[in-house]
This record gives sequence, structure tokens and C-alpha cells, in this order.
Amino acid sequence: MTREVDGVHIETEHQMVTPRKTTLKRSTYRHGDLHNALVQAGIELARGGGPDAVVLREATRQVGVAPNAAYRHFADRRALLLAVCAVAQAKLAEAMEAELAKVPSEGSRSDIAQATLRAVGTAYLAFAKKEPGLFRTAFSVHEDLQRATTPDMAGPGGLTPFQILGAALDKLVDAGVLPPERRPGAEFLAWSAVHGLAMLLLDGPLRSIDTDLTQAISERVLRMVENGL
Amino acid sequence: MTREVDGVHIETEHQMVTPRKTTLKRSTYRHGDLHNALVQAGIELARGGGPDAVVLREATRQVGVAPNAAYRHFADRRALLLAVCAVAQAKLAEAMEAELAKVPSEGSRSDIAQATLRAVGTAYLAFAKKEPGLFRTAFSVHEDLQRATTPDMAGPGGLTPFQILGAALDKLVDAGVLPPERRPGAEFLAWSAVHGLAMLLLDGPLRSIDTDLTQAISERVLRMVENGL
DNA sequence: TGTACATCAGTGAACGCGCGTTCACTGATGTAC
DNA sequence: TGTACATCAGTGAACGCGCGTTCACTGATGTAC
Repeated sequence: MTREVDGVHIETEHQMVTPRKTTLKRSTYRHGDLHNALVQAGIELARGGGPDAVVLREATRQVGVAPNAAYRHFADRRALLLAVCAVAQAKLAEAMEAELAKVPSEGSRSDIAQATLRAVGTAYLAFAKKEPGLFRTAFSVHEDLQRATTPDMAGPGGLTPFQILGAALDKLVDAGVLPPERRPGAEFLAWSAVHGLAMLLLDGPLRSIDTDLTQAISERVLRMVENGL
Repeated sequence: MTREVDGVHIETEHQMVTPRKTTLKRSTYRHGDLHNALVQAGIELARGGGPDAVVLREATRQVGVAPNAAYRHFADRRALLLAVCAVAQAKLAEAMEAELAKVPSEGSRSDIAQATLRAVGTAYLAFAKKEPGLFRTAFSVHEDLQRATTPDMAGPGGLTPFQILGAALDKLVDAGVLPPERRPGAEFLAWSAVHGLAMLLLDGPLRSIDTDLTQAISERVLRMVENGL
């Protein structure tokens, strides 16, 4: 039996046990949900300082548990980071889905399809700006994660960020906007442009420009993708 | 009096002193060129493992000097990393210039201008693939480096990578290919797409595709930029 | 239903590691007389 | 030209730090009889 709290699954023991507040001292010997509490702490660390800030000892400290307790739930630091990374990707997927929900359903099919692709890009860039630490963390582990898509990386809709982009491109083909022969690999073109811009906005020369200018340049990059695909 | 050895300036003391091989044990008390030797070692470390691999102690170890000797030449680790970063950018600029030199001078002005932009993008991607560690290092320090362009970041031609891109875009405007009103900020569009692709090729889902496929997708991204600008 | 028992989540202490950085030093080098 | 001297590049030893990880343990929990 599981339930969802703030995007993290809480395993409730047997039937009904109030999940402990992880910030308070435990009164019980067992924590009850240490696995998720550590992931949650890891997310907070990642939020503040990116993947390097996901430090095993610090996570246990925040949860109020001995450092080695983590090893009951994760093989090593990397395993924790992997879990955090998956949650970060899921959060991005969720943000994308939220933006997609705003796309109006009236208008021509091609208009809708274009608005869909644009919503995906917009959400991606907004997430990068709003959650730079999580954004960096989401794409920091690659050795297995990107290859083997685990369900944890998906948002509420069940799709990963990459799959959401793919769906938007499919829609563009269905609407007759994108010629089918250009569809294969189109993800990479769109992703490159938007991901690159995100990098410039976070770390690069566009790091400290204001919101309006960010908006304007995002607009232009998205338009470049639409025209250039 | 200075001379150039393997891209690094060697300060020869007074008139004529053979510069010591940094890999061999010194016979003299003074090193003679520790500053550059440390940067060189730092470059090698960066080449192997990116910015995080630029470890002060390791650099001194490779040069054969006590760890604290570095503090005669650099305020702290960060200062060394900054110097390494600048050299990495200069190497990228150099690679770009080399690719630019291959652009044929015959043909219409617009053809030449387009080939120029393409050469810039091609060199950028090739460098990222060939020198991933240096590539990552080149864009790892941002707090002052990107803002205040130091001459160390420039290639033999005296331009930084970013300036080289700008020049290519200017050429496109001069040739009448790019409307002047779209020129401002165009760097960021081009840079986004190409930088984003570089990231996908290094860390992302395209990490382990073969050379031909890399070539093909690079081609498509560059075409997207040309069409979409 | 009560009791003995096995399980295993979390403990406490310790490890080895490598890092960046500071200290007081030494002695070869280049310079001033 | 020779000699006394100041400079300052590199030394040797040590510091405190925080990390990931391992060890033998303990004791609350849920379960089998």
C-alpha cells in the first residue's frame, strides 16, 4: 500500500501508520520510511547545489540518522544520486505536462501541434531557470539512467521528458506540419537547441540577464527550431 | 625573452638557460618555469577528467614539486583552474581557426559566408568530441572569465571562440544572407544549438553513437541553424 | 492468546583517503657596492 | 672584479576537514508455534 506525498511515494506499514515527520526527532526506534526520506533530502541538496551537493552523509544528517544507516537502502552514494536524478527528471516531466495542459484545444490541428511543441520547450527552459540545481541533477547521471528508462523518471502522465518531446513531434507529423521523413532524430535537433540555451542561461554568458530578455531569446530559439526542423 | 614550446610560453632566464624537462627531476634548486609547468599539468588533468580533475596537489606532484610551491604562482586552486580554463578556450579558438583556414576562398560571397559559419560549428563539435575534458573545462568557470574576456582565452588569431562565432555571423550579414535586424543576439541562437548538441554527444543519449551518425546529426543541427536564424 | 525467537533497520565507532592551505624554514640566485 | 647581502622560489611538516565506507553491535518489531 503506497500513497503519494509531495511527489514521493511513502510506504505505509501494513494498514495505517502515520508517516513520521522527517525533520523531527524520531520517537520510535525504526524510521519507517528512511529510503524515501533520504531521497527527499537528496532532492533538497540537489536543489541547492546540483549533483555534487548530493552527499550521503549530509542526507543522513538532515534525516537525523547515522551515516551508515543509508546502506540499508542504497548500495552506495551513487545509488542514492541515481534515485534523486530519477525524481528530478520526473519533476521536469511533471512541469512539462502542466504546461501542456495549458495548450488550447481549439484551432487548427497544425496550430495545436505547434503550440504543443512550444509548450514543451517553454516548460523545459522555465524549469532550468527555476530549478537549476534539479535541472543539472536530472541530466548528470548517464551511464545507465538515460539508456534504461526507469518508470521513476516519468511524470504523472507516465512519460519521461524525452518521451514527451517525442510525442509532441509525432503530433507535428500527424498534423502535417513536419514531413514524416524528417521525423527520425528530430528529438535531437529540438533538444540540442533548447538544452544548449538552458546551459547558456544557467552557466554561460546569458547567466545574469533579466526575465524579459530571457523570454525574448527563448522565443527566438523556439522559433529557430520550428523553422529549422 | 620568451619562446614557444608546445603552445606554452617558456620564460628563459636572462639570456640562455635550457628550460628543464618538467617530467624529469630538477638538477637546479629553482624550477625556472613553474607557473607554466603547473598550467600544463593542469591542462593534462583537465584533458583526462574535466575541471574537477584539476587538483592542485596532483599538478604539483606531476611537476615534481612540493604541494605548497604552487602558492608562489597561484593564489589558490581556483586561480590555477582559471588559467587552465583560459588555455582550454584558447585551444578551442585555435581549432576553430584551423577549420576556418580550410574554407575555400572561391565561390560567391554568400557561399563563403555560409561555409564559414559551418566551419565554426564543425570545429566546435569536433573539439567537444575529441577533447571532452578540455571542452568541459573551457566552459566550467564563469564567474569572471566569460564576463571579462582575457587575452589568454584567444587563439593565435587573437579572438576568443565566442568572438570567432560573432565574426562568422557578421560575414553572413555582409554577404546579405542574414538580414541585419536578425544579427543582434544571433550568437546565442547558434551557440545554443551547437552547444546543446555537444552536450548530448558527450553526456546525453547520443554519447555512444558512432562517428558517421555523429557526423550526420551534426550536419542536421548546423542546417537547422542556417535555416532557422 | 501468550511466549520464544529470528529478522533486520538503525547504531557507534572507527578506518583511510586526499584534499586545500598555512607555517616557519633554507639556500641558490641576481644585485649593489 | 670580488664580496656582502637581500630576495624570494621552493621545502618539509603539519593542520583540519569531510567524505564514503566497513565493522561488530543492539534491540524493537513482526511472526511462528
